[in-house]
Amino acid sequence: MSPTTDAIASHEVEAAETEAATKNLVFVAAERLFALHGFQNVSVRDITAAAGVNLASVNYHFGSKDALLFEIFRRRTAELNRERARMLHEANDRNAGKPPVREVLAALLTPPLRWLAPDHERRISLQFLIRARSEGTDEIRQILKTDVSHLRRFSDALLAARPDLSPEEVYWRLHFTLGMLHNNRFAEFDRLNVLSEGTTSEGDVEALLARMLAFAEAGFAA
Amino acid sequence: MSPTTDAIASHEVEAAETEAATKNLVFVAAERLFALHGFQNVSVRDITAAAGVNLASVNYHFGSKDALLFEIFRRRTAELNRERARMLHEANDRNAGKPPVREVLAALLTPPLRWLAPDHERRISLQFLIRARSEGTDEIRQILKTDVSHLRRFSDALLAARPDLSPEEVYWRLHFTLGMLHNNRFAEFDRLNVLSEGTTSEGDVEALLARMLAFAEAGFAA
DNA sequence: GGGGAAGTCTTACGGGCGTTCGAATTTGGC
DNA sequence: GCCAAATTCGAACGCCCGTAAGACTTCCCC
Repeated sequence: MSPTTDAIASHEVEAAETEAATKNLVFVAAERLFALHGFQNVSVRDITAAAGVNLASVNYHFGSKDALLFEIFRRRTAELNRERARMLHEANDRNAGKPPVREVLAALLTPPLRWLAPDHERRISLQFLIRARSEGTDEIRQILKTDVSHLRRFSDALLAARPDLSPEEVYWRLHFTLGMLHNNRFAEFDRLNVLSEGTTSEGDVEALLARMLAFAEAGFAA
Repeated sequence: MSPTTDAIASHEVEAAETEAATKNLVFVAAERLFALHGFQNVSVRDITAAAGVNLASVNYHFGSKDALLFEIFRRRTAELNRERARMLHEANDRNAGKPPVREVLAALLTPPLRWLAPDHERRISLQFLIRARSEGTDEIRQILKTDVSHLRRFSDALLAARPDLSPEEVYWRLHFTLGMLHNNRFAEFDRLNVLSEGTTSEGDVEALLARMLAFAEAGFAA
């Protein structure tokens, strides 16, 4: 709230992110807690305590706990989809509008996997999004189910790249690929680390991305 | 409880499943509701109402709501793992103890995918198990994380089938395959149906199994 | 520097939750 | 047919939750 009066640090008045400080504290704390423990297991009191703000803040700034969850979901989904769309667009430019399977898959998988990096600013956001997919409110689930416009850009690109396959087959293979992606929860990494006795390290996301792309591309080439 | 006094229908005294009738009603109703709506979204009152029994039944027969969830999880996991272990055993017998990748993956994926069939008795159980993996209690999550003995039989078989690959690579590919499997929730099918405008039908589980096996095998062959 | 808006704080309400208790009922062995 | 154990039942307890109300404080513009 003060930056507008602070002439020196005027560059801080960037984005629309710089809203009421309290609102942002709530947003960040809630995203983190939801991502780590799940929506239902985190109370409004947990959030406001972690954010160091008053209990009433959630309802004042967001309207309700559900609306808070939805706003986090909306903002992060838009961010992620923007990055993906940009990569797909670049792939189109590089390939005269007909990118090969590998480049389409790269546009789909690279942004979320980059978010997974240990020092990435959006590391926790990706966990949030993966969780919201299965544990979100009815509203979120409805949107995931019906709003497929973003995903359609990728399925169309894949259909164009593999006109020899039946559309049904392409859709299933995309489904499989998304399954691989959505399996990247912390808990699953823990399990994998136990199974492999520590030989797998999810910290190297570039290597993970390469592995996953190779696996998915081979699946599509089958 | 009557079957023991009912001489004629003595064949009904099979398994240990035939416990107190009320206990079974609760078990079945809870499994269904948990699978459809999630653990946190289903109250003890919902369960007992659906089962047509008294509210106190859950605590009387199972101790607590958490313990009920755990018992369902334990029983269904054991069932599924038994079927998988049997198939892996058969694959070992057919191949002198060194089954190829495809047969190992088939042993891993076939039982759960068979459960997915629209008329299969365990259709709802699989949805329950997939959900419990991410929405379960701390106890369940702890077991999933630390008890990898069952899964190790499969990773060992895969390591033996592909000694040319680094173990790390094999573990990751198994992780990807499991991701594909765990993505088979009703909600994801719905989404896929919308995206493909109805051309995909998850009702034909044999076709789905074939597709998934082909995809995963190709991923392993990469 | 005054006034209206925006934000923050304390407090509490109403409700749903898992669980428990004691009484009532049913069951099974003799 | 009786008695003790097992089960079912209705009712309530205590807790935590999301949300709202109202007083108070801070901010911003004129």
